[in-house]
Amino acid sequence: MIRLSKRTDYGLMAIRHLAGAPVGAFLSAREIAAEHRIPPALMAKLMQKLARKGLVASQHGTKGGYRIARDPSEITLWDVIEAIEGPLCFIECLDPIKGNCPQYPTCTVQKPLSAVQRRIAAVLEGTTLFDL
Amino acid sequence: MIRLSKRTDYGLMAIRHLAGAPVGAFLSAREIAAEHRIPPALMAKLMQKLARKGLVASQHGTKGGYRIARDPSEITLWDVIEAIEGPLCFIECLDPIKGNCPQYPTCTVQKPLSAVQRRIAAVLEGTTLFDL
DNA sequence: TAATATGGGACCAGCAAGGTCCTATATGCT
DNA sequence: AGCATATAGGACCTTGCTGGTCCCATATTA
Repeated sequence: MIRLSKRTDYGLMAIRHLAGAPVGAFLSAREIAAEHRIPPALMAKLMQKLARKGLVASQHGTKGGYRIARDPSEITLWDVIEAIEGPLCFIECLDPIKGNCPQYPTCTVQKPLSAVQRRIAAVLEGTTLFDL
Repeated sequence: MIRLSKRTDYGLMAIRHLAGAPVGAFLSAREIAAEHRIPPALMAKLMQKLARKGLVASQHGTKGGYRIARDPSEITLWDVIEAIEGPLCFIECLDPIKGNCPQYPTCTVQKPLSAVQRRIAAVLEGTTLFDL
């Protein structure tokens, strides 16, 4: 299925929320979750993923939370997807992790589909948080 | 996850195989499956879906099977995906079947993402079997 | 030192994807 | 007529991922 996971959807809402917050201010995962009716525990997990990829900066302790780490025009849709869902592989053949697909010797669609994948990736990389 | 299902992948191999077969000839699902090392029972199911959408024509009985129903340049990647996976919805919000998402009132990403969906759909509709 | 924040692992239920099996029906061949 | 072989289609099973929760460690502030 070609669909963004709910996790990614939530992540986009959150990071977009941070993009609209006062500069420098930290917002807690709980606050963001409440604002968008997202399960708080899940939101916390997603923020961690975004933080690990350097899309948002985090701060421990009371008054802590998250704030955006780059300019919204420097964060692409692709960045968020990759941070939450991992690298995109349009077909399993192109997945470097799980290799050896049984159809490989006679696979006639692999190469053209990888071209399609590049075109879709270009769309996602061309869409920044600013565009939302 | 943004990935074509294996079913769709198989379907593409099959219909591309039919596109290269002698005009008018029927190939059985079992033949196609053997050629590409695809489970025969599964291949049969996928061919049924392609047939129901009118992408391939079917013939019962001995010497029966499937053949392509249109010119390869008239069959898009999108056609095959839709035939096998059903209509594409980039995010759940845009799915007409399962409506009422709890984030709806405060959802800030729905509209821009539907634009992204359109752009991706355009890529898939712009890629025909001929291009493979 | 209590309260509150993130970091991160373990865990769970539900569902869809991948795949099999069985039966009914249509067609060609002997 | 009757058998072999093809599609049509429903029921079913298993496995892995998705969405989501819980718990504990660590960091920071009041």
